[in-house]
Amino acid sequence: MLPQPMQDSKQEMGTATTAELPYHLAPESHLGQKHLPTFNLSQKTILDLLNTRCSNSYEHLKQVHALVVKTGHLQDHFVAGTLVKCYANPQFGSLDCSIKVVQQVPNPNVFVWNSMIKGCLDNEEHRKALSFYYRMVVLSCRTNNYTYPPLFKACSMEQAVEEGLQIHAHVVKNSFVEDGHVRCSGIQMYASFGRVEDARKLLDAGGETDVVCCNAMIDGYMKCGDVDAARGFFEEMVNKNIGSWNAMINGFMINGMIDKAKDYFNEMPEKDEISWSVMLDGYNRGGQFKEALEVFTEMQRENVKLRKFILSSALATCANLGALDQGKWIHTYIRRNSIPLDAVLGTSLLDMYAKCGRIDLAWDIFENMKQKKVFSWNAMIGALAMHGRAEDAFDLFFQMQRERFKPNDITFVAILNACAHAGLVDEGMKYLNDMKEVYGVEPTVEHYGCAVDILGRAGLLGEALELINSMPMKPNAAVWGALLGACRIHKNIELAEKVGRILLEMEPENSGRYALLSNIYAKAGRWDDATKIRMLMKERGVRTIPGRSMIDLDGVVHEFRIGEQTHPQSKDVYLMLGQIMRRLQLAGHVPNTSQVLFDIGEEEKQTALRYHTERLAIAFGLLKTAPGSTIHVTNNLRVCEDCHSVVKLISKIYSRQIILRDRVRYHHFSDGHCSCKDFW
DNA sequence: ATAGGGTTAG
Repeated sequence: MLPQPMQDSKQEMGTATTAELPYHLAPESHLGQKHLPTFNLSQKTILDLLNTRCSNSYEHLKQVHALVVKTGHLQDHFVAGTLVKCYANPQFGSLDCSIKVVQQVPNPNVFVWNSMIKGCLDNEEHRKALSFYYRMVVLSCRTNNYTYPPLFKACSMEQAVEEGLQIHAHVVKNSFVEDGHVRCSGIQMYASFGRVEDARKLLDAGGETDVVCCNAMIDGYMKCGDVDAARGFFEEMVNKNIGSWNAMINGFMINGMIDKAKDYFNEMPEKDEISWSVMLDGYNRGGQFKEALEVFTEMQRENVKLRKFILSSALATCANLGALDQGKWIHTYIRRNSIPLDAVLGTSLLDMYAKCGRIDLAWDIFENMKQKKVFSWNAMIGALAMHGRAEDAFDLFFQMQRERFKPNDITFVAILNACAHAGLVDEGMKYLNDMKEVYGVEPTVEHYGCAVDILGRAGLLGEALELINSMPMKPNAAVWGALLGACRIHKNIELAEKVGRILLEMEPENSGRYALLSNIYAKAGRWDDATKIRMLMKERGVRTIPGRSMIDLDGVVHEFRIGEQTHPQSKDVYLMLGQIMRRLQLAGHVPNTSQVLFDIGEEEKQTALRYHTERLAIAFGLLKTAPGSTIHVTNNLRVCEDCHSVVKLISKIYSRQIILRDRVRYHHFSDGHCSCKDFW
């Protein structure tokens, strides 16, 4: 239903009272002073001032507003509407002032109302947008085609189906369906409701076909998951433009059809910045980071302009690959081209350095960033947590508050992770409690998952279970997974069996759960049970995630996959690894094969080549880098105990610093020790 | 006259 008439306008308009308003908005300066002005200013001058000076400066805006009131121009609807628009600039956070202006304008016309509605939308006040429309209608102000796109958008955002249908009815009644913009936003709205058929009807109501509306229709089909309809529609389109192709490619990507996206990308007659960006982000989202990096490299060959969003995506790619050299190249590019390091780009950069193991450089970036946002602090705190530097993470957490940034839910995930990786039980429990009591941030299931992790790792399995049973929401698979991991560390078979059963029920398609449970049985010598789990997995047709390790040398990412010898120098690598293992044996290292033997899905592979890939990457690093230099390796799974002890020994015997990133944290190996203190 | 650089990305 459309909003009801407003009983109490103050309540509907927000909570601003007269006392809080800027001086010039106080009722004394109300218009109706027709004997003014004391001096004259043309409408054009005022509009010029509003449109230029006032777009960046709230101070100027207040001054011009005062001038408008003094000179009586507030009765000029054009001036009033523009004033409304200026106050609605989301940078200023002064939508209340826009509202106040509208209240002071006698008989606002369509332009004033439209500006007000659009302003609400820009400030994400969707309900207010709808209520102003309602008010406009009851005051019998005529609407026009500019009125409706923001309203459709508001209904999408609020998923307000009833209101959307009514607004659509008004549009039809007033014959605004002929306006492409109106139709386009309506199509988007219906698609957001999941009602593609209604979207299609609206499109067809438009008469002659408008490319932009058709592109919105493709997007609508894709967002509703109807790939075939999108494809059929696209094929029948006579006037395709780049946007049509881009909508298809993006649609394939969001529906997980990466190969199809690639086909269309290769086939399209002309590409623009968006085409490249869609491919890069699609690969990133699909976890195909090597392919993403290839796209980025090709963009450079094709001389596509590298804007900040592309660079930010490419930095995320590098972060995921551990591709430090590529990341550094981007950093240099940013500096050479004087691209401003805003909060988004700066945070991407620091995240890249942190995830490539260079927490020192990440720190440099963070300290020198001119513009920081909450997510910048979160990224830095999270980075310190991953590197096991809990104390530094806490320091930063307090510093952010001194600088008036309010910690949010993500901040607390980072803080709890810091506690988990450093084994700080009391601190962790205190933060879990304080986040609600002191900071007013409601803990989510993710926070409880971290807390279970903290307790479980410390061996407090009973407490962890108690927390799961007493948490205010239903535990998800991640929560049980944390407990199962703890069962492995502390060898609690009975609990592991119970938790494992719950998990295999909740996530029958997650291979990691089977692997973990099977390994727990194997380690306890219960081979039959371990085998049973593996059989169960096979029966259910669950596919494993193959282990992969990557090492970045001179800007080239080398990848090693489990059981494969696809790397061109793989022969040398295996020879080198054989040498290494012999040297370790001489140094007294006895391999522990329990986990290696029972890595699920690998037993079909050639048995002689079953080294975990982190060892292959490290062997390659030893082969290819100068003595004494640091080796950075990235792995997509968690490092096993045996590899962990092997890498410790390698760091000692070969006198190398090795920084190994696994799926959730970093291990800095040096002189036979690891920064995680064998706690991970 | 005035207001949407409509669609596809971040």
